[in-house]
Amino acid sequence: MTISERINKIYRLLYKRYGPQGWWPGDTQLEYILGAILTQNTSWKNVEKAINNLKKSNLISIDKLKLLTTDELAQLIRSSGYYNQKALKIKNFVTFITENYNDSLENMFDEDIHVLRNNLLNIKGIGPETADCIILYGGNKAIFVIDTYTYRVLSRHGLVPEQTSYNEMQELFMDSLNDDPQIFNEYHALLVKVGKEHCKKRSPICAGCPLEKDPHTV
DNA sequence: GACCAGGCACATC
DNA sequence: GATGTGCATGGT
Repeated sequence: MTISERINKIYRLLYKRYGPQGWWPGDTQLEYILGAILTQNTSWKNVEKAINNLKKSNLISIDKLKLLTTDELAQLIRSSGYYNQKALKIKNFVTFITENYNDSLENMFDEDIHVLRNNLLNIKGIGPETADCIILYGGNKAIFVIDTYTYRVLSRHGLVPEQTSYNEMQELFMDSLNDDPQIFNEYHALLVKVGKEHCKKRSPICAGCPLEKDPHTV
């Protein structure tokens, strides 16, 4: 079986086992984007509280976020951890969209996907995973998101060497799968799901993992 | 109390 | 280019 066939087979196994994951949680494009920043190295539970705080005060809008000071924003998102840094990151994003896209998410997502990705990566605080989450979940455009679970699950099952780079990993998925944002969305979510259940940091043993049996044939 | 969570920037070698 | 560190709350 080729590596691409294995990538496709793993998707089918995970989908069969876990079903649709309903990602990305949220109601609006801007909410997805804020979630993408807030969830950096942070559990979604802690992010939800921060987003709910913003929602309660009706602040999920570019205009409202512009009016907040960084310190005010930081206090509202406290529960998500790294709150001073994340407040700056959100402010940086708001400045970015004001200066480049006239405050319009629609304008931003009309941009060529590769140009947009590069532009996002130039914002201080937006790295490859966050940029790709913004494009995939916020813009519903076909780019594959790699995260810590993707590395762990694939390397532990012997599909890639541990030192594989983000871009290499992303190419592997994108070369193997149909160019479909819905599949990319679901696959990323499924990898997080199986990672949380069976591929934790401290437990190299994959008991009960749907990919457990004969890892070299999955 | 230690460890971990849907990363990233920056310093140093 | 690899490796180490700060950022920080909340759950197990």
